[in-house]
Amino acid sequence: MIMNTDKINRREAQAPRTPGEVSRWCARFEKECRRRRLRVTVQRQAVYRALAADTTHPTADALHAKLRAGMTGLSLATVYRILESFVREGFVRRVSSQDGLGRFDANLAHHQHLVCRSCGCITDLQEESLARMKLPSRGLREFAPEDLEIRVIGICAPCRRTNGKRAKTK
Amino acid sequence: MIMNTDKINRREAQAPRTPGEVSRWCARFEKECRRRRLRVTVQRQAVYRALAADTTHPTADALHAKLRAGMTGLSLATVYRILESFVREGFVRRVSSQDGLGRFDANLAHHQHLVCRSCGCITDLQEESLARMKLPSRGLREFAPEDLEIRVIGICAPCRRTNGKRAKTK
DNA sequence: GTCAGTGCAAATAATTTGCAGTCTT
DNA sequence: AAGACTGCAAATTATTTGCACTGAC
Repeated sequence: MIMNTDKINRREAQAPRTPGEVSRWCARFEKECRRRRLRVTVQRQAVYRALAADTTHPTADALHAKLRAGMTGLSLATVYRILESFVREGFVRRVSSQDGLGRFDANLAHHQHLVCRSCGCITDLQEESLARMKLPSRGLREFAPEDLEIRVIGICAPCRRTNGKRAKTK
Repeated sequence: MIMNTDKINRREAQAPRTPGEVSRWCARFEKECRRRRLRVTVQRQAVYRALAADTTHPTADALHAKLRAGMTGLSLATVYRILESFVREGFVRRVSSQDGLGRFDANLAHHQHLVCRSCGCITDLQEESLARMKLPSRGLREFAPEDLEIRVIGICAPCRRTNGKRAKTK
């Protein structure tokens, strides 16, 4: 049996969230929706679960592609609308990207990112030394600081293997 | 005489590069182009100078709008092409943004950014305590780290004044 | 039943590309 | 003169919106 080793490599490079953790997050999401009188629709649940299970910080399009297989006629416009409302409601975070694509993250815990400058993929990093860093208080010129975003730029494992030929991750 | 105070505030919030510094950068840019046999066209020079003089990390569109006034028929497509080549040639850096727009920076010195989560504007920050931070060596999972990008997320002065009504800076 | 949420298609917005003509080297 | 660079218009790609309809509460 022939398999796409490239895909395998890419999957291995990113530790997936455990099923148990995903379920817990989904339960918390649903409970919080109910508490706040936000509608719990199959689409919203599906998008949240897909994003919670995905540690690659996918684009709206990538989520849509993955979900479309399982449910009939989920539209891309809806995925965009849902993601936007999730950000507004504080369930997920929009992460900034070099490649100009909107990428999302259901992991609200404080963490850092590894950003590949070749393919644009973003993976999580949990580093105490970086997490300890404090907000600056000088040179802010009336800017009100709220959060520190730390990103390590470099080359991801798949891209290193394909030697810069960018293993595309959307 | 009535003036747009909003615009003034925005300009004040960002210390501009000094004319002398801009000229020096432009000279260095041109010299390096010649050395590397890269074409020195009026368009490339104009785009580089505009970006060097601009500390707001403008989008291709913003640069085009600013330049179009001074020269006849500079096309937006050319601005995009030039910016892309500058990034490739290492003259400017593409900075990541939350708003999904391509933004550029001619300042190659190591520095941090203040990113407004309301309007998306990006301004420079020079903070020793942040600059001292070292690349992590743990938890990288075969990722080859090259650089650390530190961004302070918050609300910029103009947006604070307009109280979240987002003082749009393109 | 009410109204927010959704699908579909059409509209925008951002960026890229093909091609013929122009300018740098 | 050769070939890279540019302008313009058309093509793509990403995201948003209008509207009629459906489903959660």
